Amino acid sequence: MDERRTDTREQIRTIALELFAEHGYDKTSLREIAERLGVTKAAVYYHFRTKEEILVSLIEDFLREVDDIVGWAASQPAGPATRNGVLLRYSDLLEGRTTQLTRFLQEGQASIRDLAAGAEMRKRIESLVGILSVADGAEEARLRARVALITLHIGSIAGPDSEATDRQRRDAALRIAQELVGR
Amino acid sequence: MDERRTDTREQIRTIALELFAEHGYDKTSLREIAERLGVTKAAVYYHFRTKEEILVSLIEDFLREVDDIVGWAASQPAGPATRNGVLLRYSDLLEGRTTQLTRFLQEGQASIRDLAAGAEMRKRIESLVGILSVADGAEEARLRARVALITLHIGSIAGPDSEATDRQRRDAALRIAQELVGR
DNA sequence: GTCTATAAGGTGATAGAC
DNA sequence: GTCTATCACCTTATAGAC
Repeated sequence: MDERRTDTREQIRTIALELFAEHGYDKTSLREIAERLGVTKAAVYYHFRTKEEILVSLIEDFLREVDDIVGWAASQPAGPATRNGVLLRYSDLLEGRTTQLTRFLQEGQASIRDLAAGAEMRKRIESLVGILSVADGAEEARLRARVALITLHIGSIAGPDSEATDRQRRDAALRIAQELVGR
Repeated sequence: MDERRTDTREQIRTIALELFAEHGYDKTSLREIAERLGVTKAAVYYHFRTKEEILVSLIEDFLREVDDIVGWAASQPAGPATRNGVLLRYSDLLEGRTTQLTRFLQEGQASIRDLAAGAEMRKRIESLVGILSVADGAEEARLRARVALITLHIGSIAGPDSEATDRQRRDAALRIAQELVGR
């Protein structure tokens, strides 16, 4: 019954994600996180042993959801319908709460590159790329798959052109991604 | 005749670019740059007043070359041929020496975002997006243009699939980009 | 479970000698 | 033109009181 340890831990995660998405991981300090939450740095260290551990806990949520998608795809016959299903599911994943994380993952790759969690992320992306590639081993097919995923990322992040709604941007990105992996 | 002030300044730029591309801007310290060059930090500060100034001088080279492309496009009639010309020129720009900068710009967006040079970069990208958009004002067209540029970036950075040559990757990226902005 | 106090070290940057 | 020495500050992280 040690469920729900207080929600301080969850609040730290929420604030950290906000700040990571806003200024990047490197430029966000523990002092900033603690201050924004109204506690001391030591309080943060009670819940997470290192700064990196906060990031890892955030990324792990994302990895689990990607694993679900990869797992689903493995249970389906390879083909256009499955590829399309993967794109749809991945697009849904990037919506809502995950959008901040998406922005952070897309813009802050340099911060994550050398971390263990970064290697794990790359593995998952490679799994998706493998599934989304029309022709196995063909270089262009893999590049297309990679670009399709990035398109969904870009589509989920608000751009400088504020005219379109989130939904319009997301749908446009999905159409482009579908086209890229060959409908 | 104060041409060629010693090439120390140029060496600092070269090493800094290497390190920025490798570890990111934030994680690269002046100490690291100075040590790699075999001089002291103070020596670096003689040539650049701040760390940011090193980065800015690197980015400015890139901006100038993008400006050339934008200028060329302005002198051409709008249409598929001009769009294709822009893609070709931009792809060439990303080749060779600029590849390190490309990687840095693509992966280290978070570091640059809040800098004045970052705002300048975004302006230039927006110019290119405007030129590459088939239909003015259409959201999907702009997204397509944006993705086309990113595709060229990705194509110029070596991926985890080492089988293909640089040229093959670059050409594949160019084909995809051309398709995205409607040939 | 959260605090104060502090450690240990790295950072960007400057002043002034050589 | 490059050095040594140093500053002021911020960082992540820990020990131990409350």
